[in-house]
Amino acid sequence: MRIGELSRAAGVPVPTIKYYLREGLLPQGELSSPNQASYDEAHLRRLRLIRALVELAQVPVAQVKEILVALDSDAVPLHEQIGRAHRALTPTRKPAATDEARTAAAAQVTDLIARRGWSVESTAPALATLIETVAALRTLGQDNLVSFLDAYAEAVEGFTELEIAAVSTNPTRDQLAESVVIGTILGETLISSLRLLAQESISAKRWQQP
Amino acid sequence: MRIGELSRAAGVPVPTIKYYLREGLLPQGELSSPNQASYDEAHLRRLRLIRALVELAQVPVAQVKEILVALDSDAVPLHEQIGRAHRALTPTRKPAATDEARTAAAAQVTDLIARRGWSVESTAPALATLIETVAALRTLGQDNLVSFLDAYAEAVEGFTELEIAAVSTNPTRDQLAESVVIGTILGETLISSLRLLAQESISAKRWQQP
DNA sequence: CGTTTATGGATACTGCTACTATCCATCACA
DNA sequence: TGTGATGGATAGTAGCAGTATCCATAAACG
Repeated sequence: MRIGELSRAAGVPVPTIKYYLREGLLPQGELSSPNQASYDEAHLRRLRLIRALVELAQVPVAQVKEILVALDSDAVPLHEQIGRAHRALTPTRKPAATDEARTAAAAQVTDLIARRGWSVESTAPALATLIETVAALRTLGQDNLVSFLDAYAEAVEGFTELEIAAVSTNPTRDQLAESVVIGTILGETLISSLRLLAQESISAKRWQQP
Repeated sequence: MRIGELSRAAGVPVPTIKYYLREGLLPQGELSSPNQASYDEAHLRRLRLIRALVELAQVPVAQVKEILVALDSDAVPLHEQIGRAHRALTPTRKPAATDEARTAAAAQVTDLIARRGWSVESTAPALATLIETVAALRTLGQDNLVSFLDAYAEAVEGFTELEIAAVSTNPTRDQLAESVVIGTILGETLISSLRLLAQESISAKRWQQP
């Protein structure tokens, strides 16, 4: 497959493919001569994955690269691979909440995690985000939403177990890791769209004059 | 309150506040003289909301503006306000999937919505995103994830009902609308962090050698 | 009362991101 | 043999989210 065919197959302009090659998102094609390379199905798959992450899930290109690097490093254990992808996904954010708000939120979140029996490293980047978000919600006077943390956690745990169980049927380790990552990222897009639709529907029933 | 105090109270640099004023995210302060304005609690609240949306939920400034405009237009019915905020939140995306993939995905999504008895306008932007995402998942060979659509929808419907019920206790219409919007957007950040943590925990239990 | 500091408003500039555009020396195919 | 595509390099672009600078005025302080 030459670059033009790859472009047509994936619906991505040639210059963009070249850009991804430059940035190392897409592995180089096999050179048959100094200016002739051929690409295969793996490239096409990879390119589609990149587009889904960039366009649908709005993941920045630099982060997509980190995620792909994590996916390709099959020397490290699966759990560590997932951890790396998670880290690529969660920007380290500078704390915005006040100290008191954050301390209170941290305590609440720690409680929640203990109640659910989750084992979470205290350095997990998602933990910081969660704490900041809870603090922000309180500061914005939305304590009633915070009171749903347990309900959210329960629901989320439920379908995460499902997902992981389903994904575990993948034959190879590579495919498994890829499925986990795709599931994490596109799953979020899925959930967020569903949430919007559910809201739309419920809000229509409740507040729309007939 | 002068701009410097506002800046200190919210932890946002003065030039940034000026930028938000310019962009119309933050209403002008009350001018007591040509170069002296005073800001009140409402400005502080608004500023905190902006920061939470921009920093925590990563919503682009232009979209935050649309959302705030929707919030402030209390002449329109609540359901319509929510619809506008939703529209501001979901970028109209150009279709990326192939036609067949999208048609199949659309059918599946339509079925799902019918099964759940949701009333969703066919122009809802989240609908397009959902369809594109399902199509992308199939194209990426992740059909097993798509099979959880119903489970996701059920869970999501569950806590959306909870949220709306809780939020309905807000005394005024303005506060109600604001709560819905904050709940929609920061709730997503919340769910996404929880999801990451749940994954981390489950993946540790399942794949980490002891 | 004079001086330092802060303010409102306007304009310009910056750094970053995700591409696009252009060029050129091959190379493949008709 | 010539027409179009390709690989590789370099440069350019549009949009975003602020920053920086300037100025005339106002407030606060000693």
